[in-house]
Amino acid sequence: MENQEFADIFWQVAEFLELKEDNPFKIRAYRKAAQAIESLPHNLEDIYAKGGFNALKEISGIGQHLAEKIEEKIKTGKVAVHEKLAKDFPAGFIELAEVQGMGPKTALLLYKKLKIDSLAKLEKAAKSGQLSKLPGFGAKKADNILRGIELKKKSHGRFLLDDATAHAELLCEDLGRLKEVKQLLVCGSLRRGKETVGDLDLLVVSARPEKVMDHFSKLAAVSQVLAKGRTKSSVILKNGMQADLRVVEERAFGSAAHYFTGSKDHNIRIRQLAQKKGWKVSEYGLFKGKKQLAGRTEADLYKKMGYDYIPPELRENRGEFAAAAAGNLPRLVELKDIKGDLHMHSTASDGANSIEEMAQAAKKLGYEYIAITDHTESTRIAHGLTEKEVLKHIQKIKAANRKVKGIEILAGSEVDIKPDGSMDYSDEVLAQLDIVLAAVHSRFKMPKQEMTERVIKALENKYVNILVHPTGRLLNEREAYEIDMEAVLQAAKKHKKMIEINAHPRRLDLTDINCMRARELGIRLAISTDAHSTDQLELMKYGVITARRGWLEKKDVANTLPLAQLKKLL
DNA sequence: GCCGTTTTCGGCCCGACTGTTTTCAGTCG
Repeated sequence: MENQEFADIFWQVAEFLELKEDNPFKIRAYRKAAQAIESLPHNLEDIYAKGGFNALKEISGIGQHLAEKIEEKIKTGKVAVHEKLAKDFPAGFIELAEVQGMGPKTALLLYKKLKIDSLAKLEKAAKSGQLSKLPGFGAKKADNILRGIELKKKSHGRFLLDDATAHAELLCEDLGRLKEVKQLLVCGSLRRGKETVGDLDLLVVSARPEKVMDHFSKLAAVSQVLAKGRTKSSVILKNGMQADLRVVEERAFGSAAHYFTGSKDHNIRIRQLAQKKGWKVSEYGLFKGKKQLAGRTEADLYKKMGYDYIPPELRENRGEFAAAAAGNLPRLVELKDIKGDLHMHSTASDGANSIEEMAQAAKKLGYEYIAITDHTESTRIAHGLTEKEVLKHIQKIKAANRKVKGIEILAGSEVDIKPDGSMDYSDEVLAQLDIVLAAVHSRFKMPKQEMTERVIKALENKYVNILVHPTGRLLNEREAYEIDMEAVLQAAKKHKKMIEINAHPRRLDLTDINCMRARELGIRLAISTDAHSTDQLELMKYGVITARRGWLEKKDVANTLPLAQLKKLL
Protein backbone atom coordinates (compact mmCIF):
# COMPACT_ATOMS: atom_id res chain seq x y z
CA MET A 1 0.00 0.00 0.00
CA GLU A 2 1.40 3.39 -0.95
CA ASN A 3 1.66 6.20 1.58
CA GLN A 4 -0.47 8.36 -0.68
CA GLU A 5 -3.46 6.08 -0.06
CA PHE A 6 -3.28 6.75 3.66
CA ALA A 7 -2.77 10.46 3.12
CA ASP A 8 -5.74 10.67 0.74
CA ILE A 9 -8.02 9.13 3.35
CA PHE A 10 -6.93 11.69 5.94
CA TRP A 11 -7.29 14.58 3.48
CA GLN A 12 -10.81 13.40 2.71
CA VAL A 13 -11.79 12.89 6.34
CA ALA A 14 -10.61 16.46 6.98
CA GLU A 15 -12.79 17.70 4.15
CA PHE A 16 -15.82 15.78 5.42
CA LEU A 17 -15.34 17.01 8.97
CA GLU A 18 -15.10 20.54 7.70
CA LEU A 19 -18.38 20.11 5.88
CA LYS A 20 -19.87 18.90 9.15
CA GLU A 21 -18.44 21.97 10.87
CA ASP A 22 -16.56 19.76 13.28
CA ASN A 23 -13.80 21.08 15.56
CA PRO A 24 -11.45 23.04 13.28
CA PHE A 25 -8.39 21.86 15.21
CA LYS A 26 -9.34 18.26 14.75
CA ILE A 27 -9.62 18.97 11.04
CA ARG A 28 -6.22 20.55 11.11
CA ALA A 29 -4.81 17.49 12.88
CA TYR A 30 -6.04 15.27 10.02
CA ARG A 31 -4.49 17.59 7.43
CA LYS A 32 -1.23 17.75 9.35
CA ALA A 33 -1.09 13.99 9.52
CA ALA A 34 -1.83 13.66 5.78
CA GLN A 35 0.95 16.13 5.05
CA ALA A 36 3.35 14.30 7.35
CA ILE A 37 2.60 10.99 5.66
CA GLU A 38 3.21 12.47 2.22
CA SER A 39 6.68 13.67 3.24
CA LEU A 40 7.61 10.39 4.88
CA PRO A 41 10.71 8.79 3.35
CA HIS A 42 9.57 5.34 4.43
CA ASN A 43 6.60 3.22 3.54
CA LEU A 44 3.99 3.26 6.33
CA GLU A 45 3.32 -0.44 6.01
CA ASP A 46 7.04 -1.15 6.37
CA ILE A 47 7.24 1.09 9.44
CA TYR A 48 4.33 -0.80 10.95
CA ALA A 49 5.77 -4.18 10.00
CA LYS A 50 9.11 -3.36 11.62
CA GLY A 51 8.20 -1.20 14.60
CA GLY A 52 4.53 -1.96 15.16
CA PHE A 53 1.92 0.43 16.49
CA ASN A 54 4.36 2.47 18.55
CA ALA A 55 6.51 3.23 15.51
CA LEU A 56 3.46 4.82 13.89
CA LYS A 57 2.90 7.01 16.93
CA GLU A 58 6.46 8.26 16.75
CA ILE A 59 5.70 10.02 13.47
CA SER A 60 5.19 13.70 14.20
CA GLY A 61 1.51 14.58 13.84
CA ILE A 62 0.33 10.98 14.36
CA GLY A 63 -1.01 10.18 17.81
CA GLN A 64 -2.99 7.37 19.36
CA HIS A 65 -6.14 7.78 17.28
CA LEU A 66 -4.63 8.36 13.88
CA ALA A 67 -2.19 5.52 14.43
CA GLU A 68 -5.21 3.30 15.12
CA LYS A 69 -6.71 4.37 11.81
CA ILE A 70 -3.50 3.58 9.95
CA GLU A 71 -3.38 0.17 11.61
CA GLU A 72 -7.01 -0.39 10.67
CA LYS A 73 -6.30 0.49 7.04
CA ILE A 74 -3.34 -1.91 6.93
CA LYS A 75 -5.33 -4.74 8.50
CA THR A 76 -8.71 -4.30 6.81
CA GLY A 77 -7.97 -2.16 3.76
CA LYS A 78 -10.28 0.62 4.92
CA VAL A 79 -11.03 3.07 7.69
CA ALA A 80 -14.52 2.85 9.18
CA VAL A 81 -14.71 6.55 10.11
CA HIS A 82 -13.86 7.50 6.54
CA GLU A 83 -16.40 5.09 5.05
CA LYS A 84 -19.09 6.33 7.38
CA LEU A 85 -18.45 10.00 6.61
CA ALA A 86 -18.30 9.35 2.88
CA LYS A 87 -21.83 7.86 3.09
CA ASP A 88 -23.21 11.10 4.49
CA PHE A 89 -22.25 13.06 1.41
CA PRO A 90 -22.91 12.56 -2.28
CA ALA A 91 -19.97 11.28 -4.30
CA GLY A 92 -19.34 14.58 -6.07
CA PHE A 93 -19.12 16.58 -2.89
CA ILE A 94 -15.39 16.97 -2.49
CA GLU A 95 -15.19 18.05 -6.10
CA LEU A 96 -17.74 20.79 -5.45
CA ALA A 97 -15.87 22.17 -2.46
CA GLU A 98 -12.76 22.31 -4.64
CA VAL A 99 -14.28 24.77 -7.12
CA GLN A 100 -12.43 28.04 -6.76
CA GLY A 101 -14.64 30.57 -4.98
CA MET A 102 -16.62 27.77 -3.33
CA GLY A 103 -15.57 26.11 -0.14
CA PRO A 104 -16.95 23.54 2.24
CA LYS A 105 -19.40 26.00 3.82
CA THR A 106 -20.82 27.11 0.51
CA ALA A 107 -20.96 23.54 -0.78
CA LEU A 108 -22.83 22.48 2.34
CA LEU A 109 -25.31 25.34 2.02
CA LEU A 110 -26.02 24.62 -1.63
CA TYR A 111 -26.55 20.95 -0.91
CA LYS A 112 -28.97 21.68 1.91
CA LYS A 113 -30.93 24.36 0.10
CA LEU A 114 -30.85 23.23 -3.52
CA LYS A 115 -29.73 19.58 -3.38
CA ILE A 116 -26.71 20.42 -5.52
CA ASP A 117 -24.39 17.42 -5.52
CA SER A 118 -22.52 17.63 -8.80
CA LEU A 119 -20.62 20.12 -10.94
CA ALA A 120 -23.33 19.88 -13.63
CA LYS A 121 -26.08 20.82 -11.16
CA LEU A 122 -23.97 23.63 -9.77
CA GLU A 123 -23.38 25.07 -13.21
CA LYS A 124 -27.06 24.86 -14.08
CA ALA A 125 -28.11 26.58 -10.85
CA ALA A 126 -25.55 29.35 -11.31
CA LYS A 127 -26.61 29.99 -14.91
CA SER A 128 -30.35 29.95 -14.18
CA GLY A 129 -30.06 32.60 -11.49
CA GLN A 130 -31.20 30.16 -8.81
CA LEU A 131 -28.11 30.86 -6.73
CA SER A 132 -28.61 34.61 -6.51
CA LYS A 133 -31.95 34.07 -4.77
CA LEU A 134 -30.31 32.47 -1.74
CA PRO A 135 -29.55 34.67 1.26
CA GLY A 136 -25.97 35.86 1.13
CA PHE A 137 -25.68 35.29 -2.60
CA GLY A 138 -25.63 37.90 -5.29
CA ALA A 139 -25.02 38.02 -9.01
CA LYS A 140 -21.28 38.45 -8.52
CA LYS A 141 -20.96 35.37 -6.38
CA ALA A 142 -22.81 33.27 -8.97
CA ASP A 143 -20.48 34.64 -11.67
CA ASN A 144 -17.51 33.78 -9.53
CA ILE A 145 -18.67 30.21 -9.17
CA LEU A 146 -19.24 29.88 -12.92
CA ARG A 147 -15.70 31.14 -13.46
CA GLY A 148 -14.46 28.59 -10.94
CA ILE A 149 -16.21 25.79 -12.83
CA GLU A 150 -14.71 26.92 -16.14
CA LEU A 151 -11.30 27.02 -14.54
CA LYS A 152 -11.70 23.54 -13.14
CA LYS A 153 -12.78 22.21 -16.54
CA LYS A 154 -9.75 23.47 -18.39
CA SER A 155 -7.28 23.19 -15.54
CA HIS A 156 -4.08 21.33 -16.40
CA GLY A 157 -3.46 20.65 -12.75
CA ARG A 158 0.14 21.36 -11.93
CA PHE A 159 2.81 22.60 -14.32
CA LEU A 160 6.25 21.19 -15.01
CA LEU A 161 9.20 23.12 -13.61
CA ASP A 162 10.63 24.24 -16.95
CA ASP A 163 7.24 25.43 -18.18
CA ALA A 164 6.56 27.34 -14.95
CA THR A 165 10.06 28.84 -15.01
CA ALA A 166 9.58 30.10 -18.55
CA HIS A 167 6.27 31.77 -17.69
CA ALA A 168 7.68 33.32 -14.54
CA GLU A 169 10.58 34.77 -16.51
CA LEU A 170 8.22 36.34 -19.02
CA LEU A 171 6.13 37.92 -16.26
CA CYS A 172 9.23 39.24 -14.51
CA GLU A 173 10.54 40.74 -17.70
CA ASP A 174 7.26 42.60 -18.17
CA LEU A 175 6.94 43.71 -14.55
CA GLY A 176 10.60 44.65 -14.31
CA ARG A 177 10.14 47.32 -16.97
CA LEU A 178 7.96 49.32 -14.63
CA LYS A 179 10.04 52.02 -12.93
CA GLU A 180 7.95 51.73 -9.75
CA VAL A 181 9.26 48.17 -9.26
CA LYS A 182 12.30 48.37 -6.99
CA GLN A 183 12.83 44.65 -6.36
CA LEU A 184 11.28 41.54 -7.83
CA LEU A 185 11.42 37.94 -6.67
CA VAL A 186 9.68 34.76 -7.79
CA CYS A 187 8.64 32.88 -4.65
CA GLY A 188 6.31 29.96 -3.98
CA SER A 189 6.93 26.35 -4.92
CA LEU A 190 8.92 27.43 -7.98
CA ARG A 191 11.54 29.00 -5.73
CA ARG A 192 11.57 25.89 -3.57
CA GLY A 193 12.12 23.83 -6.72
CA LYS A 194 9.17 21.57 -6.13
CA GLU A 195 8.79 18.97 -8.88
CA THR A 196 5.61 20.56 -10.18
CA VAL A 197 4.24 24.05 -9.67
CA GLY A 198 0.60 24.96 -9.08
CA ASP A 199 0.82 28.73 -9.43
CA LEU A 200 3.32 31.56 -9.68
CA ASP A 201 3.95 33.80 -6.68
CA LEU A 202 5.62 37.11 -7.40
CA LEU A 203 6.88 39.54 -4.82
CA VAL A 204 7.59 43.19 -5.56
CA VAL A 205 9.03 46.00 -3.51
CA SER A 206 7.49 49.31 -4.44
CA ALA A 207 6.44 52.57 -2.86
CA ARG A 208 3.57 52.77 -5.39
CA PRO A 209 1.68 49.49 -5.03
CA GLU A 210 -1.41 50.70 -6.89
CA LYS A 211 0.67 51.42 -10.01
CA VAL A 212 2.17 47.95 -9.89
CA MET A 213 -1.24 46.33 -9.40
CA ASP A 214 -2.69 48.18 -12.37
CA HIS A 215 0.19 47.19 -14.59
CA PHE A 216 0.08 43.57 -13.44
CA SER A 217 -3.63 43.10 -14.04
CA LYS A 218 -3.28 44.42 -17.59
CA LEU A 219 -0.28 42.33 -18.68
CA ALA A 220 -0.60 40.69 -22.10
CA ALA A 221 -0.30 37.22 -20.57
CA VAL A 222 -3.30 37.76 -18.27
CA SER A 223 -6.68 36.36 -19.24
CA GLN A 224 -8.72 36.97 -16.06
CA VAL A 225 -8.37 39.01 -12.90
CA LEU A 226 -9.55 37.01 -9.89
CA ALA A 227 -8.85 39.62 -7.25
CA LYS A 228 -7.20 43.00 -7.17
CA GLY A 229 -6.52 44.80 -3.95
CA ARG A 230 -4.08 47.41 -2.73
CA THR A 231 -1.19 45.04 -1.99
CA LYS A 232 -2.33 41.71 -3.37
CA SER A 233 -3.70 40.55 -6.73
CA SER A 234 -4.47 37.22 -8.34
CA VAL A 235 -4.85 36.57 -12.05
CA ILE A 236 -5.28 33.64 -14.40
CA LEU A 237 -2.78 33.58 -17.25
CA LYS A 238 -3.68 32.59 -20.78
CA ASN A 239 -2.04 29.19 -20.28
CA GLY A 240 -4.45 28.50 -17.42
CA MET A 241 -1.91 29.06 -14.68
CA GLN A 242 -2.70 31.30 -11.72
CA ALA A 243 -0.28 34.07 -10.76
CA ASP A 244 -0.37 35.97 -7.47
CA LEU A 245 1.38 39.27 -6.89
CA ARG A 246 2.17 40.81 -3.57
CA VAL A 247 3.64 44.27 -3.09
CA VAL A 248 5.41 45.25 0.13
CA GLU A 249 7.68 47.98 1.50
CA GLU A 250 11.40 47.43 1.48
CA ARG A 251 11.55 46.95 5.25
CA ALA A 252 9.34 43.87 4.92
CA PHE A 253 10.96 42.36 1.83
CA GLY A 254 12.71 39.49 3.63
CA SER A 255 9.76 38.45 5.75
CA ALA A 256 7.42 38.77 2.76
CA ALA A 257 9.75 36.65 0.63
CA HIS A 258 9.84 34.11 3.42
CA TYR A 259 6.07 34.09 3.82
CA PHE A 260 5.46 33.92 0.06
CA THR A 261 8.04 31.18 -0.54
CA GLY A 262 6.52 28.80 1.99
CA SER A 263 6.02 26.00 2.30
CA LYS A 264 2.88 26.45 4.28
CA ASP A 265 4.12 23.93 6.84
CA HIS A 266 7.45 25.69 7.16
CA ASN A 267 5.64 28.99 7.72
CA ILE A 268 3.35 27.55 10.34
CA ARG A 269 6.35 26.09 12.12
CA ILE A 270 8.30 29.34 12.24
CA ARG A 271 5.22 31.18 13.51
CA GLN A 272 4.77 28.63 16.27
CA LEU A 273 8.44 28.94 17.19
CA ALA A 274 8.14 32.72 17.32
CA GLN A 275 5.04 32.42 19.46
CA LYS A 276 6.97 30.40 22.03
CA LYS A 277 9.35 33.31 22.38
CA GLY A 278 6.42 35.67 22.78
CA TRP A 279 7.02 37.07 19.30
CA LYS A 280 5.01 37.07 16.10
CA VAL A 281 5.99 36.35 12.48
CA SER A 282 3.96 37.55 9.54
CA GLU A 283 4.75 38.76 6.02
CA TYR A 284 5.46 42.16 7.57
CA GLY A 285 8.26 40.99 9.77
CA LEU A 286 9.26 39.47 13.08
CA PHE A 287 7.64 41.46 15.87
CA LYS A 288 7.91 41.82 19.59
CA GLY A 289 4.77 43.76 20.35
CA LYS A 290 4.82 46.57 17.81
CA LYS A 291 8.58 46.56 17.46
CA GLN A 292 9.99 45.03 14.26
CA LEU A 293 12.95 42.80 15.16
CA ALA A 294 13.68 41.63 11.61
CA GLY A 295 12.14 41.65 8.13
CA ARG A 296 14.40 43.36 5.63
CA THR A 297 16.12 40.12 4.61
CA GLU A 298 15.35 36.44 5.08
CA ALA A 299 18.79 35.95 6.61
CA ASP A 300 17.98 38.50 9.35
CA LEU A 301 14.72 36.77 10.09
CA TYR A 302 16.34 33.37 10.56
CA LYS A 303 19.25 34.81 12.49
CA LYS A 304 17.06 36.71 14.93
CA MET A 305 15.03 33.55 15.47
CA GLY A 306 18.23 31.67 16.27
CA TYR A 307 18.66 29.66 13.09
CA ASP A 308 21.17 29.42 10.28
CA TYR A 309 19.85 30.57 6.92
CA ILE A 310 17.61 27.84 5.51
CA PRO A 311 17.75 27.61 1.69
CA PRO A 312 14.30 27.63 0.01
CA GLU A 313 14.63 24.02 -1.17
CA LEU A 314 14.74 22.80 2.44
CA ARG A 315 11.69 24.70 3.64
CA GLU A 316 9.29 21.79 3.88
CA ASN A 317 9.25 21.29 7.64
CA ARG A 318 11.22 18.08 7.24
CA GLY A 319 13.69 18.71 10.02
CA GLU A 320 15.30 21.88 8.68
CA PHE A 321 14.63 23.90 11.84
CA ALA A 322 16.33 21.38 14.09
CA ALA A 323 19.32 21.20 11.73
CA ALA A 324 19.50 24.98 11.42
CA ALA A 325 19.38 25.45 15.18
CA ALA A 326 22.22 22.97 15.67
CA GLY A 327 24.31 24.38 12.82
CA ASN A 328 23.88 21.07 10.98
CA LEU A 329 22.30 22.19 7.73
CA PRO A 330 23.86 20.48 4.72
CA ARG A 331 26.00 22.53 2.36
CA LEU A 332 23.80 21.88 -0.62
CA VAL A 333 25.21 20.86 -4.00
CA GLU A 334 25.19 23.65 -6.60
CA LEU A 335 24.99 23.73 -10.37
CA LYS A 336 28.55 24.98 -10.57
CA ASP A 337 29.75 21.83 -8.76
CA ILE A 338 28.64 19.64 -11.67
CA LYS A 339 31.58 18.48 -13.76
CA GLY A 340 29.88 16.23 -16.28
CA ASP A 341 26.72 14.58 -17.53
CA LEU A 342 26.52 10.79 -17.49
CA HIS A 343 23.32 10.11 -19.41
CA MET A 344 22.53 11.32 -22.93
CA HIS A 345 21.61 10.06 -26.35
CA SER A 346 22.98 10.55 -29.84
CA THR A 347 21.59 9.98 -33.32
CA ALA A 348 22.72 6.37 -32.95
CA SER A 349 19.47 5.72 -31.07
CA ASP A 350 16.76 8.35 -30.49
CA GLY A 351 18.83 11.52 -29.98
CA ALA A 352 18.77 14.50 -32.33
CA ASN A 353 22.50 15.31 -32.35
CA SER A 354 25.73 13.49 -33.12
CA ILE A 355 28.26 12.36 -30.52
CA GLU A 356 30.54 15.27 -31.42
CA GLU A 357 27.76 17.83 -31.28
CA MET A 358 26.76 16.63 -27.81
CA ALA A 359 30.40 16.80 -26.69
CA GLN A 360 30.89 20.32 -28.05
CA ALA A 361 27.72 21.53 -26.36
CA ALA A 362 28.79 19.96 -23.05
CA LYS A 363 32.20 21.57 -23.35
CA LYS A 364 30.52 24.96 -23.66
CA LEU A 365 28.82 24.26 -20.32
CA GLY A 366 32.28 23.83 -18.82
CA TYR A 367 32.06 20.08 -18.30
CA GLU A 368 35.10 17.81 -18.00
CA TYR A 369 33.32 14.73 -19.26
CA ILE A 370 30.15 13.23 -20.66
CA ALA A 371 28.89 9.73 -21.28
CA ILE A 372 27.09 8.82 -24.49
CA THR A 373 24.50 6.29 -23.43
CA ASP A 374 22.26 5.16 -26.27
CA HIS A 375 19.47 2.64 -25.94
CA THR A 376 19.76 -1.11 -26.36
CA GLU A 377 18.06 -3.62 -28.60
CA SER A 378 14.87 -4.19 -26.58
CA THR A 379 13.88 -0.54 -26.71
CA ARG A 380 12.93 -0.80 -30.35
CA ILE A 381 10.85 2.35 -30.37
CA ALA A 382 14.05 4.30 -29.65
CA HIS A 383 16.10 2.40 -32.27
CA GLY A 384 18.09 0.60 -29.62
CA LEU A 385 21.43 -0.85 -30.73
CA THR A 386 22.10 -4.58 -31.09
CA GLU A 387 25.22 -6.05 -29.52
CA LYS A 388 26.94 -5.99 -32.87
CA GLU A 389 25.95 -2.36 -33.45
CA VAL A 390 27.01 -1.18 -30.01
CA LEU A 391 30.50 -2.60 -30.44
CA LYS A 392 30.87 -0.43 -33.55
CA HIS A 393 29.27 2.48 -31.71
CA ILE A 394 31.89 2.19 -28.96
CA GLN A 395 34.59 2.62 -31.60
CA LYS A 396 32.82 5.71 -32.94
CA ILE A 397 32.67 7.21 -29.44
CA LYS A 398 36.35 6.53 -28.95
CA ALA A 399 37.13 8.17 -32.29
CA ALA A 400 35.07 11.22 -31.30
CA ASN A 401 36.91 11.33 -27.98
CA ARG A 402 40.23 11.55 -29.80
CA LYS A 403 38.89 14.23 -32.10
CA VAL A 404 37.16 16.58 -29.62
CA LYS A 405 39.76 18.12 -27.34
CA GLY A 406 39.18 19.38 -23.83
CA ILE A 407 36.45 16.96 -22.80
CA GLU A 408 36.37 13.23 -22.12
CA ILE A 409 33.66 11.24 -23.87
CA LEU A 410 32.88 8.01 -22.07
CA ALA A 411 31.45 5.10 -24.02
CA GLY A 412 28.26 4.11 -22.26
CA SER A 413 24.88 2.56 -22.78
CA GLU A 414 21.44 2.80 -21.23
CA VAL A 415 20.85 -0.91 -21.03
CA ASP A 416 17.36 -2.35 -20.70
CA ILE A 417 16.59 -4.42 -17.67
CA LYS A 418 14.56 -7.22 -19.18
CA PRO A 419 11.42 -8.44 -17.38
CA ASP A 420 13.36 -11.32 -15.79
CA GLY A 421 15.98 -8.91 -14.42
CA SER A 422 18.68 -9.88 -16.89
CA MET A 423 20.47 -7.21 -18.89
CA ASP A 424 19.85 -6.61 -22.57
CA TYR A 425 23.57 -7.14 -23.39
CA SER A 426 25.79 -10.06 -22.40
CA ASP A 427 28.48 -9.51 -19.78
CA GLU A 428 31.11 -9.73 -22.56
CA VAL A 429 29.61 -6.67 -24.24
CA LEU A 430 28.94 -4.79 -20.98
CA ALA A 431 32.61 -5.25 -20.09
CA GLN A 432 33.60 -3.21 -23.15
CA LEU A 433 31.71 -0.12 -21.96
CA ASP A 434 33.17 2.64 -19.77
CA ILE A 435 29.83 3.13 -18.04
CA VAL A 436 26.65 1.07 -17.85
CA LEU A 437 23.27 2.54 -16.98
CA ALA A 438 20.43 0.18 -16.16
CA ALA A 439 16.82 1.10 -16.90
CA VAL A 440 13.32 -0.33 -17.04
CA HIS A 441 11.56 0.50 -20.31
CA SER A 442 8.92 -2.22 -20.57
CA ARG A 443 6.28 -4.16 -18.62
CA PHE A 444 5.58 -1.23 -16.30
CA LYS A 445 2.53 -2.89 -14.82
CA MET A 446 4.39 -5.77 -13.21
CA PRO A 447 3.39 -6.63 -9.62
CA LYS A 448 5.46 -4.76 -7.06
CA GLN A 449 7.33 -7.79 -5.78
CA GLU A 450 8.35 -8.90 -9.28
CA MET A 451 9.41 -5.41 -10.31
CA THR A 452 11.49 -5.04 -7.17
CA GLU A 453 13.23 -8.37 -7.79
CA ARG A 454 13.76 -7.42 -11.43
CA VAL A 455 15.56 -4.20 -10.57
CA ILE A 456 17.54 -5.71 -7.70
CA LYS A 457 18.77 -8.45 -10.01
CA ALA A 458 20.11 -5.77 -12.35
CA LEU A 459 21.89 -4.10 -9.42
CA GLU A 460 23.60 -7.42 -8.72
CA ASN A 461 25.23 -7.36 -12.16
CA LYS A 462 28.83 -6.37 -11.61
CA TYR A 463 29.02 -4.23 -14.76
CA VAL A 464 26.07 -2.00 -13.89
CA ASN A 465 27.10 1.43 -12.54
CA ILE A 466 23.92 3.48 -12.24
CA LEU A 467 20.23 2.67 -11.94
CA VAL A 468 18.56 5.41 -13.98
CA HIS A 469 15.09 6.96 -13.70
CA PRO A 470 14.40 4.45 -10.92
CA THR A 471 10.61 4.73 -10.75
CA GLY A 472 9.79 5.32 -14.42
CA ARG A 473 7.28 8.04 -13.68
CA LEU A 474 6.40 10.78 -16.16
CA LEU A 475 4.92 13.74 -14.29
CA ASN A 476 1.32 14.48 -15.30
CA GLU A 477 1.51 11.54 -17.74
CA ARG A 478 2.38 8.22 -16.20
CA GLU A 479 2.46 6.94 -12.65
CA ALA A 480 5.62 5.43 -11.25
CA TYR A 481 5.68 1.66 -11.51
CA GLU A 482 5.10 -0.22 -8.30
CA ILE A 483 8.41 -0.89 -6.63
CA ASP A 484 9.75 -1.30 -3.12
CA MET A 485 12.16 1.64 -3.21
CA GLU A 486 13.55 0.90 0.25
CA ALA A 487 14.58 -2.59 -0.90
CA VAL A 488 16.09 -1.14 -4.09
CA LEU A 489 18.08 1.44 -2.12
CA GLN A 490 19.29 -1.25 0.29
CA ALA A 491 20.44 -3.32 -2.68
CA ALA A 492 22.20 -0.30 -4.20
CA LYS A 493 24.00 0.23 -0.91
CA LYS A 494 24.97 -3.44 -0.66
CA HIS A 495 26.35 -3.64 -4.20
CA LYS A 496 27.82 -0.11 -4.13
CA LYS A 497 25.74 1.08 -7.08
CA MET A 498 24.77 4.62 -7.91
CA ILE A 499 21.23 5.91 -8.38
CA GLU A 500 20.33 8.57 -10.90
CA ILE A 501 18.44 11.76 -10.34
CA ASN A 502 17.06 12.21 -13.81
CA ALA A 503 17.00 15.97 -14.34
CA HIS A 504 14.40 16.06 -17.07
CA PRO A 505 11.42 18.09 -15.77
CA ARG A 506 9.07 15.36 -16.99
CA ARG A 507 10.82 12.84 -14.76
CA LEU A 508 12.75 14.29 -11.77
CA ASP A 509 13.27 10.70 -10.74
CA LEU A 510 14.62 9.88 -8.05
CA THR A 511 12.29 12.09 -6.02
CA ASP A 512 13.45 14.52 -3.33
CA ILE A 513 12.16 12.36 -0.49
CA ASN A 514 13.93 9.25 -1.77
CA CYS A 515 17.09 11.33 -2.23
CA MET A 516 16.95 12.06 1.49
CA ARG A 517 16.74 8.36 2.20
CA ALA A 518 19.57 7.54 -0.24
CA ARG A 519 21.71 10.14 1.51
CA GLU A 520 20.95 8.58 4.89
CA LEU A 521 22.13 5.24 3.52
CA GLY A 522 25.28 6.77 2.06
CA ILE A 523 24.41 5.93 -1.53
CA ARG A 524 26.10 8.00 -4.23
CA LEU A 525 23.74 9.79 -6.62
CA ALA A 526 24.37 10.88 -10.20
CA ILE A 527 22.48 13.87 -11.58
CA SER A 528 21.99 13.40 -15.33
CA THR A 529 19.92 15.07 -18.00
CA ASP A 530 19.02 12.12 -20.24
CA ALA A 531 19.40 14.74 -22.99
CA HIS A 532 18.11 13.80 -26.43
CA SER A 533 19.49 16.99 -27.99
CA THR A 534 22.20 19.55 -27.23
CA ASP A 535 19.83 22.11 -25.73
CA GLN A 536 18.49 19.56 -23.23
CA LEU A 537 21.90 19.43 -21.57
CA GLU A 538 20.82 22.62 -19.83
CA LEU A 539 18.09 20.78 -17.93
CA MET A 540 20.77 19.88 -15.37
CA LYS A 541 19.60 22.71 -13.10
CA TYR A 542 16.30 20.94 -12.41
CA GLY A 543 18.15 17.82 -11.30
CA VAL A 544 20.37 19.90 -9.05
CA ILE A 545 17.40 21.60 -7.43
CA THR A 546 15.79 18.21 -6.83
CA ALA A 547 19.03 17.00 -5.24
CA ARG A 548 19.04 20.11 -3.05
CA ARG A 549 15.48 19.34 -1.96
CA GLY A 550 16.85 15.92 -0.99
CA TRP A 551 19.48 17.59 1.25
CA LEU A 552 22.33 16.39 -0.97
CA GLU A 553 25.81 17.85 -0.70
CA LYS A 554 28.54 17.94 -3.32
CA LYS A 555 30.12 14.80 -1.91
CA ASP A 556 26.89 12.85 -2.35
CA VAL A 557 26.86 13.46 -6.10
CA ALA A 558 29.15 11.41 -8.33
CA ASN A 559 29.33 13.82 -11.24
CA THR A 560 30.83 16.55 -9.09
CA LEU A 561 34.02 14.48 -9.06
CA PRO A 562 36.92 15.37 -11.35
CA LEU A 563 37.41 12.95 -14.25
CA ALA A 564 40.18 10.87 -12.70
CA GLN A 565 38.20 10.23 -9.53
CA LEU A 566 35.04 9.53 -11.44
CA LYS A 567 36.84 6.93 -13.56
CA LYS A 568 38.15 5.30 -10.42
CA LEU A 569 34.63 5.21 -8.99
CA LEU A 570 33.30 3.59 -12.17
C1' DG B 1 -6.93 14.96 17.20
C1' DC B 2 -2.10 16.34 18.62
C1' DC B 3 1.12 17.90 21.93
C1' DG B 4 4.02 19.44 26.21
C1' DT B 5 12.04 21.89 29.94
C1' DT B 6 6.06 27.25 30.92
C1' DT B 7 0.97 22.64 30.33
C1' DT B 8 -1.71 15.50 30.57
C1' DC B 9 -5.60 20.38 29.79
C1' DG B 10 -5.97 24.01 26.97
C1' DG B 11 -3.98 25.72 23.62
C1' DC B 12 -3.62 25.10 18.32
C1' DC B 13 -0.21 30.69 12.38
C1' DC B 14 -1.30 35.13 10.31
C1' DG B 15 -3.25 38.27 7.15
C1' DA B 16 -5.61 39.98 2.38
C1' DC B 17 -9.64 40.30 -0.61
C1' DT B 18 -14.58 39.78 -1.81
C1' DG B 19 -19.36 40.31 -1.48
C1' DT B 20 -22.80 41.80 1.01
C1' DT B 21 -26.23 39.63 5.80
C1' DT B 22 -23.25 47.40 7.05
C1' DT B 23 -19.62 44.57 10.61
C1' DC B 24 -17.98 40.15 9.09
C1' DA B 25 -17.98 35.33 7.31
C1' DG B 26 -15.97 32.71 3.79
C1' DT B 27 -12.22 31.73 1.05
C1' DC B 28 -7.55 31.83 -0.17
C1' DG B 29 -2.49 31.74 0.24
